[in-house]
Order: sequence, then C-alpha cells, then structure tokens
Amino acid sequence: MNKEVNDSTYWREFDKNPLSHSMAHYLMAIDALRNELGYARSTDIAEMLEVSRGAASMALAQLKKRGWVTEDPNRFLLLSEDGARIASMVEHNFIILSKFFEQVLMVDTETAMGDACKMEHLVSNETGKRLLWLMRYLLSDEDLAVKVRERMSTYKPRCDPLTEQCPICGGTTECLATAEAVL
Amino acid sequence: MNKEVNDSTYWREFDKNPLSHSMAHYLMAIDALRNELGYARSTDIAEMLEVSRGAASMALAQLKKRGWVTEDPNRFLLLSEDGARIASMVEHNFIILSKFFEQVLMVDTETAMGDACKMEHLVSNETGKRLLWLMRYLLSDEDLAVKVRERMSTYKPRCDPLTEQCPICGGTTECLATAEAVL
DNA sequence: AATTTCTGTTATGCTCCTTTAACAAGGAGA
DNA sequence: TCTCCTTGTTAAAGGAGCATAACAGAAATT
Repeated sequence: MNKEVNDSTYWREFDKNPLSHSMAHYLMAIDALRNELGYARSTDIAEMLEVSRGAASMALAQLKKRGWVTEDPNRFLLLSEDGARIASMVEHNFIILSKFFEQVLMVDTETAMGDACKMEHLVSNETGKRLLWLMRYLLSDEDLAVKVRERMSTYKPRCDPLTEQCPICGGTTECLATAEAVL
Repeated sequence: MNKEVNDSTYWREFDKNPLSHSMAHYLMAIDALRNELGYARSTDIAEMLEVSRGAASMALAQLKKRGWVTEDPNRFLLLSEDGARIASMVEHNFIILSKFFEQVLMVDTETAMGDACKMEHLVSNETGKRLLWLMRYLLSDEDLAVKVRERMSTYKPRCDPLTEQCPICGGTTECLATAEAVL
C-alpha cells in the first residue's frame, strides 16, 4: 500500500515544504492588517494570530531574513514582492479549497474551512491553478453544476462493493468509504 | 481576506491535528510491512521510513502509549483496531487525493503524489468520503468524465478577467489564477 | 518633566521530531 | 563457550515554534 511513497523517502517532503503553516499565516496577517488598518506592526500581528509578541517578533525576523517582509521608513511592516505573492497564493488556495469543499463536495462550512486552512499552504501551484480551472467550470456550466449537485445530494457515506462498481477502490479488498474515523 | 480565519484562532488547528504527518507514516509503515513481509519490527520501520532506529523506537513508544500499536507474543509490532483504521484512512486519503489530482485535474504524477502525501493526514473524514463519492461519479459517468477531461485538457494557467466570468474570483480585484509561484 | 503604558527584543524553557552515540540483551557461528 | 552482529532503548543535542518574563526605548498621560 503506497509502496512507492514509503520506499522513496518522499514522505518527509512534508517537513521540507518551502513554507510552514505558521509562516504563511504571518504573511497573510500582514496583508490583512494593511488592508484593514493601512499598516501592520508586530504587536498587531501577534494579536491577530493570538500568539505572544515574542513569538511574532521572532517569526518576523525569520521572514525578514528570507526577504519576504521589509519595513517602511516608519518601521511599519511591509510585504516584499515575493512575500505578497506568497500571501496571495495561500489566500487564493484557501478560497479555492474551501469553495470546493463547501460548494462542490457540500461539506459543512466549518469542516470545509478547517480542511482548507490545514491544506492551503501545501497545495502546489500547479494543483491549485488546475483546481481553480475545474471549479470555474463546475460552478459556471449549469448543466454540469446541476449534475454534480445532484450527485452530492445523494451522498451515501459508504457503498456496497457487491452491487456497485467503484473505479477507485479497484484492487483493494475493502471499499475505501468504509474506513471509519477513530480520531 | 480570510478575516474569519485569522480572527478566530482557528489557524492553529493545524498543529492540533489529532495525527501528525510522521505518526501517520509510522502506522502505514507497519501496515505495509505486515502486508509485505508478514511482520514488522522497529528496525524494519526505521529502514523503510529512512529514519534512525532511535527515532523509530521513540515514535513507536508514543504510538503504543496512544493505543494504536501493540506487540504480539513474539514482540513483533501490530496495529490495534484503532491504529489499523487510522492507517487505512490515511492510505485511502492518499489514493483518493492522488487520483483526483492526477486523473481529474490532470496534474503530473510526481506533483499529484507529492501534494497527496502532504495532505493525506489532514483531510477530514467527511471531506475524504465525499471526495471519494464525487470521484466515483466523475470517473464512472462517461458523459461527465469526458466533459471534465475536455475541460482540463484546455487548461490555461491564467484567465482574462475582462472577457471571462469567473465565479471564484468574485470580488477580488485580481484573477486568482494570476498568482505566480515564488517558492 | 515625571510617570505610566505600549512596543519590540531577548532569554529561558517547553514540546515534537529528528540525529548521533552509547549501551544492554539476544542470536548465530567459530 | 566465546565472540560478533543485530535489535531495541536511552541519553544528549539541535531546529522549529510556541510561552512567559525581563528589559530598553518610545509614546502618551498627567
């Protein structure tokens, strides 16, 4: 099961993701504060993210070192061009993912946003843009949109492998959908 | 922008995910080894995941403490019922996600698997099962499958907001798809 | 001007996950 | 039996990210 994944130590790419979850949120907080208040200071970031000022200070130092955050002459925080691009990308990923979960998969809002938030910084650029491309289609083509909505409104948490043909389960002995949550 | 996300400190749910990425892979490695060799020892896990024996030993101690891993009379590693369920769920999430990325979004295999691996343990049970439900439809209904494939084969990395109506971009000033990668 | 408050930085310590290295116990072969 | 190798555990240390607390300097209040 997932042999190739486990064999090539590929699974640790996770930690090597160029952008950590927290760093993404520091960048987005700067963006949000500048849109909201017109400026962003370290303390505002800390308050918005509900972390200590010390934590914010150290995180921002890290982001400055990476060249994603700078300061204006009055020492207010700015996103560099790269920083802004990264923030924007993650924000977009969040929007696209949460809309997909909520409006296509018809997951409840809470879950959709929780899932989107966890994954927003992990989606590759390629996958993110292609998901957007698909979403624009799924939500604009009435015919298709209706079909998909119909499909999702008949959602059954598990299927009967004896009577249904499943192109996903394929070789596996048990229907994937029967995996129950324990967590 | 994502105001509600930043405001409610909701973004830190990420760290509180019941299952860390590494723990998920330790569980899956046990499963894989038992399927492959019929047994799983600490050293085998370490080798498969390419971590030190010390790291594997401590991780497994943690997993035993949580009740997800046990030992048989010969001290070989076993997954508890809960552990097996979790491993199975993450494995399924990987399959579903990578198939979705590769066969629906038509992302290249490498990227699809990389993205899937990063997210496999973060997908909620609800979202995972609904994605499977949608996938079964997208891949089985010929009509729809063809339409979606057609859509994705005309993929353009960016769209022109002046001539195209985008139900996603909505209020944003810039088309989401124009966000360029920096990472 | 003097005092208080706010802002940002730094020191220390915690958790998680990793590493290397030291060590104990068991099994295999000479 | 006596080595030698494998296996598993533990100790020490490091990086990421967080907290708390002490501090310096700036800003605002009195």
